[in-house]
Amino acid sequence: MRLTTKGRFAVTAMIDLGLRSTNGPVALAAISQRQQISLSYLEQLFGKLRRHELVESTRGPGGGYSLGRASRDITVADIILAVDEPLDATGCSGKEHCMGDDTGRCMTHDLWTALNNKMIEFLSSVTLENLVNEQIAKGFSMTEQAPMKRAISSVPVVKPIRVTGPNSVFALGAALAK
Amino acid sequence: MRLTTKGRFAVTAMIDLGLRSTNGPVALAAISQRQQISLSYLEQLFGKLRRHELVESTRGPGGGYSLGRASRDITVADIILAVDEPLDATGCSGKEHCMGDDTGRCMTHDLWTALNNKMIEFLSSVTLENLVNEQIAKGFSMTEQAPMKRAISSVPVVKPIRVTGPNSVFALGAALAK
DNA sequence: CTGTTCCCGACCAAATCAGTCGGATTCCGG
DNA sequence: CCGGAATCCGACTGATTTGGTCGGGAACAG
Repeated sequence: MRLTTKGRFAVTAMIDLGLRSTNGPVALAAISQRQQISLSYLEQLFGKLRRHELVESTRGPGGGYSLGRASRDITVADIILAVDEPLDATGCSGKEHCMGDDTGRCMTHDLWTALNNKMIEFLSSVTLENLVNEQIAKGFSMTEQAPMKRAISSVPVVKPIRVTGPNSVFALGAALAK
Repeated sequence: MRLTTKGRFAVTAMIDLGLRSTNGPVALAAISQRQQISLSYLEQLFGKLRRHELVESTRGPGGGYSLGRASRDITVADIILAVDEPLDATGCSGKEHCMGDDTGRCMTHDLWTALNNKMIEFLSSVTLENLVNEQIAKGFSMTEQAPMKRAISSVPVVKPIRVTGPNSVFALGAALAK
């Protein structure tokens, strides 16, 4: 589990997508402009996101990316793991060679995997839906939602974002503190 | 907030230190051997840890490092932030230039800082004491605690590790899942 | 056919990671 | 007071990752 700006970019882009994919696919060029991320870099990231089935692509004019499944079923952990790839997590890759000989036990191994699991557990508890709602609550307006150049062919329109509970996760997070 | 192997090394080393610093300072050479981390690299890491007052150093023979304060008052976040340094966190460094012009709002900024805070909040909820106890519970034996070459001068002995509650944090973590 | 958009691989500069090296400084034991 | 044990410190290095460019595809709407 790594946590770098790369994952940030991916999460940010996914939120942008989540906010706008209610009416057809969103072009990377648009995301690039709005979020100030280079187009080619976005292409790399979305290549990975697509291979992990977090997004779907539509080619040709009027095309772009849409969410691969409901935003409620996409977690931050999904996104970060998709773009940051494996990293074998433990540091001492499965082998037992990680410890020298004298103390005889590999402390690093199970210790870090434990902490690592907690991290993933936490990031898995935050869904894209949470973040999108959070953003809407913070006064996101979808200002002039890009005159909708072309109404897209037959895409049966995505079900509207269910603004389910109160911004749940973050309340939970507070309970964890201290 | 970054999360790399660098932070892992630091956390691992700190646990090793926490497990053994009950009787005088611990030499980096010893940690290096036990945890299979290069001595010189440890020196760099502990240089930062010392500057952040997470550890104290004792020079000369019989010297080494000891914890800068009670293990219960050192969190994983402290350690990682100490070795990984600033990183300005937001990506769009404080300025409001981060958003182009049309949508007018900087989504990346407050969005990511929010998530980032949750991460830190979480990592701050795990103390070194937790991890050390966890390690003791997992059958750590302090096998042949290095014949104690020299009883160190006047160090009035550290208070024994209080094995307070049941491995608290990780139980809490489970409550958070899903 | 033409332009829009995704797709893909190669390539690149800069930063970071993980580690080495050489030397200083401090201080204990003899 | 001398030798060695230990921390300190800066400089250097090779490998990898980051963040990004470039160029050429392939799919597809009009």
